[in-house]
Amino acid sequence: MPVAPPRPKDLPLTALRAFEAAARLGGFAAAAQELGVTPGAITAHVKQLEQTLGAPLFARTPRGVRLTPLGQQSLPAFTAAFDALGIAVGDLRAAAAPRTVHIATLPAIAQLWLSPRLPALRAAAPDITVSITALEQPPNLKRSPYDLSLFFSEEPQGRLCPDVIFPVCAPAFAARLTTPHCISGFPCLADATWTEDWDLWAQTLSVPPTIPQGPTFSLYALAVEETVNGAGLLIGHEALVAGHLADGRLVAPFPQRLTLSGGLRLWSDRPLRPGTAPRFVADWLRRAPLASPAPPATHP
Amino acid sequence: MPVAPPRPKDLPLTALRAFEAAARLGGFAAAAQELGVTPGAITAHVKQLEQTLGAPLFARTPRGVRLTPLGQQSLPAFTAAFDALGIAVGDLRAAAAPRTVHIATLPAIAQLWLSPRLPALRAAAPDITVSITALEQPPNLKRSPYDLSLFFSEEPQGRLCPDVIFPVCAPAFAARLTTPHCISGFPCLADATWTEDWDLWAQTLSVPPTIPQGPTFSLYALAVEETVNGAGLLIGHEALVAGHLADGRLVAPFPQRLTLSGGLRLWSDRPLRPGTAPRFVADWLRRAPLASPAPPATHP
DNA sequence: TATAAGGCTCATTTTTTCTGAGCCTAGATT
DNA sequence: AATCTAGGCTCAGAAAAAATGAGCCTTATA
Repeated sequence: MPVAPPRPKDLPLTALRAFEAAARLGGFAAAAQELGVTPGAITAHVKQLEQTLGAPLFARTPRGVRLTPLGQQSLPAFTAAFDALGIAVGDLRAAAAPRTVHIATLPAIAQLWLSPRLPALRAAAPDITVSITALEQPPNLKRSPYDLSLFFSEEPQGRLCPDVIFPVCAPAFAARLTTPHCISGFPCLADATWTEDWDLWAQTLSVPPTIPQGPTFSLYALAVEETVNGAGLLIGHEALVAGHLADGRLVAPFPQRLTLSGGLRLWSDRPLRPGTAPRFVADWLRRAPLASPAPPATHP
Repeated sequence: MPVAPPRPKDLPLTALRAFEAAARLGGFAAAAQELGVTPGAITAHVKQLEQTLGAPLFARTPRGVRLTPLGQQSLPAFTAAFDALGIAVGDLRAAAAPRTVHIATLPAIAQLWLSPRLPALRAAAPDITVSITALEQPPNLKRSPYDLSLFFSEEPQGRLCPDVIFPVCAPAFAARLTTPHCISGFPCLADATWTEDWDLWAQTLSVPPTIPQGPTFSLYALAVEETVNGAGLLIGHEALVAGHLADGRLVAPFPQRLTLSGGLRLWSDRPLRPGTAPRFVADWLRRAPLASPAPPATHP
């Protein structure tokens, strides 16, 4: 008989976080995505929670889950608490490393938009460390360790530039592309996640050309590189190919351009107080100096 | 090259909780106590946190730790967030099992004060499930899964009765104890955690008797039982031996009684809304009906 | 000078958490 | 009607995190 019996464990924090995410996002799969685990892990956490509580938090349907009244009524408090925790963590991080800025962005943006601007940013503020994390999805900034997010978004708040798409190709190809209908004879490169681009652009023409199915790339930057190397036509996003257009590695053979409803957006969910490093970086990126383009690539 | 690189892990919740407890309580040992782990675990958590932050949260001194300014400035937000979380958990528990009441108390109180009252409580409210957890220390109610705490405490708020101590013994002994000075000839039983009791009581006499060092018990209820069985004299706490005195299994051989500054206290850190089970149980226990004492023990 | 308090270290063990592969159900699609 | 497909569930095994325990270190206090 132990004198100090193992204290009844309090509810495990991880399980609570899983519940909160699942409840807020309306599904285990979505919660798993946000927390960076597999759905099975969420299932297990929620089940454990329900077990110790002795009451179900979700009603399972074959098409997903729905909160029970019990879950519904307790969600707001948990969301608020975890938000507060996330903000506290963010503040702590900021206080511990005041001259470091963490940016979350798409891999394509990281390589094609952000990276070219970094040397000048470093020159402008040598004491600031910029750390970049490439993510496929914008993170929940209240919960993640990022100061700034840089993604394409419909939300106009914080937009840097609109998202304009049009075909681009290596200069050598341009002569053979007199009208959009010449396209059908060329490979049409596209990004694996932006599969609509070609069709959207084609619809803007009075006589939409047939777009042949070309190779798709999971890394947009790779598609750009292939295009530079003459692999075919790429449907370009202006913000991401501006550098290549400016220094002549790519050209836009047709005048037709389509402005999408979204745009490149830089934002933060935490206040950017003047004088702080994240504020400086955000301001600096907004002024968007794609300074001194690299000299045109020399092909020996 | 994985397309979805393992996302940079956010700060681990457990480590944050360890930091918060250590910071709030002013030491790793205290935090370990509150969280029910060993101090080494706290050390590891805090170190991990400091590692990922790249800055120290505590200044180590040979006599303990002191918060750095960084730690100091971030503590309040964490305390608030974890409090909010604890309250959310409490509300969730309450909502999930509305007719269950969890009481935290000392083992001695559980056995000698609470247990005798439970049959009548069950009779009064058959639908309420009372669960009792014996702890050596009052828990932090904002964080622990208890509805009510029942401990000896200096705090007058919620006091049920004062803490009065005096020697007790089996009836057979009483005849041989005419004055307190007879005590020296008997074993003086005491609780392992209430070692002062005999001395405190002795000091109240004009001529303090010598108290021989008797056996100590880590379970007060065991000491009481031994006393009933004639093992010697026990320094009794009125609240805990009242039942035994009432039915004659124990007697108080001397009139001198010492009222300590503390008292038996029943409290909750969460609001006890009228109509809820915890409120009912608290109210009922306050009325303190030590109903129908057990019939005097029959020794065949 | 001894002791006690409070932390640290580190190898080991225990517990928790996560994965992966396959299964199940019910709308949607064909 | 057959067949997707989305979303969850299950379960065994693997991986990661957390905790222990025993010994060490440092200083204030007795």
